[in-house]
Amino acid sequence: MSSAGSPRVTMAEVARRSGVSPMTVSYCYNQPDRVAPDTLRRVREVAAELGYRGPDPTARSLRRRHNDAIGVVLGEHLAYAFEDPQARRFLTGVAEVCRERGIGLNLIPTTGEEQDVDRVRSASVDGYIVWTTVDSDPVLDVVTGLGKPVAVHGGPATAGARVVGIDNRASARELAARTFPGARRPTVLSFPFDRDRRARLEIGPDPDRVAFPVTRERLLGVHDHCREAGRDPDRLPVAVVARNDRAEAAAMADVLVDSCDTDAVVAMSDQLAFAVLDAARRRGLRVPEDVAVSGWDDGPDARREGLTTVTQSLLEQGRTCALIALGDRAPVGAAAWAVTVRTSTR
Amino acid sequence: MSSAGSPRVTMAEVARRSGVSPMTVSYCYNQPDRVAPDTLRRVREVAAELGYRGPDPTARSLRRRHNDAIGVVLGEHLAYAFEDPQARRFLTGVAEVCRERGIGLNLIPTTGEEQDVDRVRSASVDGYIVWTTVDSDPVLDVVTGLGKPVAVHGGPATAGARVVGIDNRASARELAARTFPGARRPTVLSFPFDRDRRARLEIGPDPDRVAFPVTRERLLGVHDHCREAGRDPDRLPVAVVARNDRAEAAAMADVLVDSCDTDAVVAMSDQLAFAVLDAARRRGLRVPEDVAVSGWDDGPDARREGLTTVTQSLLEQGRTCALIALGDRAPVGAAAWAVTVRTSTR
DNA sequence: CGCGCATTGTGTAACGATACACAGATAGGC
DNA sequence: GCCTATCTGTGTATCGTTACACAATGCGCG
Repeated sequence: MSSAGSPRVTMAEVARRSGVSPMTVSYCYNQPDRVAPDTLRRVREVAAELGYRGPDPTARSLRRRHNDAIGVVLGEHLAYAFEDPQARRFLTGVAEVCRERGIGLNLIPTTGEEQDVDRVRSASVDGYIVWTTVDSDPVLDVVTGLGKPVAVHGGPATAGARVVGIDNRASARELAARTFPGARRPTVLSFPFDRDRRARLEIGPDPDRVAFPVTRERLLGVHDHCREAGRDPDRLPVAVVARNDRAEAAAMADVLVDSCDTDAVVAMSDQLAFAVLDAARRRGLRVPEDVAVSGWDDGPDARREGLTTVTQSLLEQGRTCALIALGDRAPVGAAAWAVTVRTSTR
Repeated sequence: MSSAGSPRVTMAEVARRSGVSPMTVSYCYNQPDRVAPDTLRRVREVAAELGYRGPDPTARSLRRRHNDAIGVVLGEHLAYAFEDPQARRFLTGVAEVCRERGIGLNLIPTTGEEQDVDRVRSASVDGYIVWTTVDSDPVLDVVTGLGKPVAVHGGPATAGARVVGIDNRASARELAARTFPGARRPTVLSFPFDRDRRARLEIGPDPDRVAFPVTRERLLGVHDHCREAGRDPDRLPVAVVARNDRAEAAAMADVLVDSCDTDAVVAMSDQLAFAVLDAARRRGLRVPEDVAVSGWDDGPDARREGLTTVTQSLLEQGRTCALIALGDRAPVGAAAWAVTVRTSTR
């Protein structure tokens, strides 16, 4: 029963009360087989009687020098991680590995504030995963400076960290090559360029001004195709959304279809592509005859909606990142991808 | 620059090399204002030179006796938390509070295995949130036995834990009262009854056999209405789904519409209700004229689809749970809810 | 000149546990 | 009966930091 508010029950206390050394109590919890059955039983009794709650995780971590947990640094409010379908797939992969290995998962949202650094540094984890962030994010230096293994998903390339992801530029080039041919007015529906997520329409924006590596590479890939096809990338309309969300993207999809009179859209995710599909349907346009649309990720909805898209496994990439954060030393090549062509007939 | 692989740089080391006591170095990191500017500068230089990475979070936690983190125990694979819309709203609320207070969020999936207990116990957190679980879940005893604040969402009532959630029974009663009147064959589309998530159809199942409190209460509420309306609850068909997922529920929705020839369905979530809507549409049935359908949660899609549903804020409930887990002592009443009536005309 | 007070630094003692090496006891083999 | 092997238990030394109380210093001021 115990009670006594203040003096927390400790292993030493249990040891004293059961007439054994602290080490023996420790063994009772960590290697019960090493302890004589009688002793084990008695220690357990005393522990129960005293209300001892088992070894303190923090003290144990200090002594053992590992935390059995990995941290996932998100460059966004945490809500984002739960809303964005890609982030969810990725985190699911991370979580799978965590379960298999019996370790914890620590979510660390960062929003560009001063205190982010402290939150990241003070997380009790053995390794970090950084989810897509901008170039030269100060948090990246903090994380890599901690001397723990770090996996960065979607770049940027960082000293002291392994980068996981597909070849975005190559996939963009190929996707554009599937989407743009024959089009009068090809356009792009893009993720935000930088932390300042403002929805807007730009004509021929310079990819070098894009702070998110994934977005930049995809834009570069589209440019690659344009040049090969004799189109001027500097006249390419690019609509930028504030968030990777089907509903949120509706306004910019409307702009592309109405103001730009587009007939071919490369969207940077399935969600954004769906927004274009929605806009097209509302206007009675046929896909792909009147408007060709394509995206990235090949999530479950992509199949249902018959969307041409870049197939990749965010789940698998999440698993890879988790392994890296756990200190796995096996080399990691670029993740697999392929353009999956479908004919939206719906 | 430093390097030296093994001997980790410690605060004491920095102290020695800069000719001050460890305490002074500690102050440099925790209360820089308390240290003379010159000293501060010099210590920082030495630290940088040695490659000292700042106070070790684990050691600090041990000494300070708090971890600046809360744990969320999920009675499911972690993937679930990212896929289930309700869980996501809830976790978003939890995450909001975490950000505001600058603390970490630890996700702890449990799947009924032996090792769950260890994972829960070994998490370095200051408090716990338990997401909807079954009655007498052993993990509940473990969590409440840790002497840290515990919030349980959706029951069951547990000694040593505060329960957060709406009055499911009352809301179910009222929702049934909106949905069933005039129906020839009212039915229920239900969450799983217990951990063994088997999709199936039952006729008049006994609510007392349902292990999940939320599900049980809702079923009881429907029974309440039936009795008041002179219907025999023991003849009420209840279709049970394996997962709270629109697509997953399709099969059971078909069963209700086809085999049961239902014309009024109370579904336990918007997702399940949508599955019924889908089934009805495919058969050309009008809603609500031919089939009345209602659900719970009032998520964004519910409005779009014109679904009658129980409005509640899982986000707000998540926030409340987080506050409790952080040791907030303010009393918590039952969460707010209301039946929102809409006319599905789509 | 002496007193009070603010500023800055230090020593000591935990926080709660475990790694490691070794000591006694018991048992078995020949 | 001796030697080795196995089983149990113990002592010591950290793991890296911070709380607390106090010491030293310097300065303003009556």
